[in-house]
Amino acid sequence: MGKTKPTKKPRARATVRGIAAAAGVSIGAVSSVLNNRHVERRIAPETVEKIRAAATGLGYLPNISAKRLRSGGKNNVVLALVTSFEAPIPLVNHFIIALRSAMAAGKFPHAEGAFSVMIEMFPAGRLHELPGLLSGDHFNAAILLNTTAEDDAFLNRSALPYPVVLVNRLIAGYAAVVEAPETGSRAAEILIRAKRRRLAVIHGSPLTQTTRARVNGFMHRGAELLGQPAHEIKSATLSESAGYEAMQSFLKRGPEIDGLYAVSDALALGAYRALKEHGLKIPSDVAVVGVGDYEISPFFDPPLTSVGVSHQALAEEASRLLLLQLGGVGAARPTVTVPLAETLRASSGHRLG
Amino acid sequence: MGKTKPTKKPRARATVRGIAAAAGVSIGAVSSVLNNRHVERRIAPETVEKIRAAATGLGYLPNISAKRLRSGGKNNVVLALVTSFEAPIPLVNHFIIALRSAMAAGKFPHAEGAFSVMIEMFPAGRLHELPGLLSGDHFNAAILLNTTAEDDAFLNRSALPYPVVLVNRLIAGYAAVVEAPETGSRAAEILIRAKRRRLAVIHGSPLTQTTRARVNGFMHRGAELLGQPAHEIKSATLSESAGYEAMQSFLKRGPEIDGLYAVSDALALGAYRALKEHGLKIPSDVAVVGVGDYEISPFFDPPLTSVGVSHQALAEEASRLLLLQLGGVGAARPTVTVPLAETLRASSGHRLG
DNA sequence: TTGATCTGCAAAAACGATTTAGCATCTGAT
DNA sequence: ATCAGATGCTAAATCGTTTTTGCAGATCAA
Repeated sequence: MGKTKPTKKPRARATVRGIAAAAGVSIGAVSSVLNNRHVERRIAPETVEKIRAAATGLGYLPNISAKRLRSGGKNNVVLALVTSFEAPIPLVNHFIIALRSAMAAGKFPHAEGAFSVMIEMFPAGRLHELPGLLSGDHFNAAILLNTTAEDDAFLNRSALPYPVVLVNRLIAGYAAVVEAPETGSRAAEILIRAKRRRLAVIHGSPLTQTTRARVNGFMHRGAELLGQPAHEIKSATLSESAGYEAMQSFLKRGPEIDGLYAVSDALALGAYRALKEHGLKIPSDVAVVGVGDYEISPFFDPPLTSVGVSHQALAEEASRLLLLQLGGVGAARPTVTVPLAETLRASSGHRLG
Repeated sequence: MGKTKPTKKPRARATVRGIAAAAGVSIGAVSSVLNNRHVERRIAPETVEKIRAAATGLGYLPNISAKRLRSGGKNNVVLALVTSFEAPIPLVNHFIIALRSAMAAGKFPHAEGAFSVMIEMFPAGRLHELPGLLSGDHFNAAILLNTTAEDDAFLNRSALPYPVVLVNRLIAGYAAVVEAPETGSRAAEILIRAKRRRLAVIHGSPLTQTTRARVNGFMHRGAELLGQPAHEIKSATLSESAGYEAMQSFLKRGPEIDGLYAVSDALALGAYRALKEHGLKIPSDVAVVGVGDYEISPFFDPPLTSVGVSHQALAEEASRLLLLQLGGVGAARPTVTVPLAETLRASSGHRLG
């Protein structure tokens, strides 16, 4: 009291200027002390103490933007991975690695291999509230994952002022990486080649663009080849336990099936458990096909056959597209379809190894 | 040619200034156009075109630090998750979520809920080369994961100029979150309570601080209670397939065991497969205990018993410590031990559900 | 012809930090 | 008493942006 102005904002963030005022020194002296340069800069020990006391007293946190701006040079390209909180996150890792690898491999000349990756998360449906998204002052480019229908609608009516790549969503005006559309139909074909006739598909709700396409493709192709519709098993969420419960209650209701398509490996894992508990053998009683979105699906018991795109391929392609746009081919907003990988394992009766 | 100076640096990054020079206008005009404010700012259409052409021609990328600095205000607290490339990454997700949740929950008053999370990755053993690590101009605080012994040595002799929390490493001068030390001994006890007498432990190499503690604890307690040493099965890496191969070659060598401790769930999954292929039933022939570091261990076949700390608890505690230090309790560098959670499932013969 | 209004842009201030150059004052040697 | 060097700090420049203010010249009305 006394020196401090009475009408100060309640909690303005402390800056070097504030510390300088509090300690009665210049901001240059403050900076020298806070960066431990006080020896070379010949700041007196008592002054050092005064400044340190003021800094901790004010709860000083340096402004990183200012530091980076001033210390100039490199590493100022900022890439963001934007995903919803509720999303199945494992995918995110692949993108981090892919981005880092792509940059490390020198695929983007501008940054000289130096850049940062940020993770931004938003509550599903509230992408539009993400700070920096519209102003473009948080990152130079972004990969968008796991958006909901509302988010997609928002994107559709906004133009983001930096390069963006969408994953598994198609929205006019944006570059995108999507899985091949025939995922579902191929799953049906695999089961039918394995002589299965009474098919079912298990999926979460609500259906995203991608999972809807999988389900539709499967139903269509199944009906086409078999002349009868497949069962549809709706799981409350995409978790293993929800898959387990959905499968269990389906089996209790009685319909007999001999082929199952799970639109995610989590659901497949839950279904495995329900099937086994019902005394059904995989694949002899029921063959199962998943999508390969778990790394460990080869270690399922039995190992899971899958048809889908690898997360790694998806991530690498997205990174490539992002850097391509960053690199200046400004107008190009390509849509890349990642080809399917079909991995036949024991769960569909194809290999016993 | 003609206007451009001949002795320009090969590839200085384009700035608004450069664009302004190239287009023959002021930097204010450039900024207005690049931010699509040219209508309100009354920039002539031809000028707009000139500026846009210059910008794309020079491959302009805005400097995010400068933008954020200027647009001032909030969201300038930057938190980093620093991990090695080679690490088992799934852990990282928990930290992202935990950090975001802790901040969202208002546990850190300084940032008013606004902040960024960056992911920094380094090649194992080369933490010291990470840009911004020593200068402190990339983030305000960091959580360090998956460091190697060399990295730890580096940390030991350096003082980082911002709050840091180490995960599962103890280094003087740093706050840390570690798992309870009795992880390994508890695993031994569980197996012995299940009447197992011929124990083995499977682990990767090289051993980290944490896994070494697990192995040692297991060996000690096992020898103590049984009067005979447990077998040690060394896997080349921490992957499922490495675990599978290590287990397989162990079983081929002939030693019979009835209890197995896997220091990671990935190894447990690989071991499951090898055991089953050898016709050994889990748990009747061999009981297995893991550590619960896979979300899906309840869906192993049979569900995996585990004793360890949850990633979520680890991540939440680390976030808490980080924000605590950020909040100003400057000198405190606490070490927090996260208590064990013991989950008994069928793999140790405890529950059949 | 003369203000008044509009157009189109330039100049300068500001964001928060670091570093360089330089200015006093003090100390010690001659 | 004087000068050289050390000591301890301040002032100013700078990083790359955005926004505000203002100034010329053109257009229009009277």
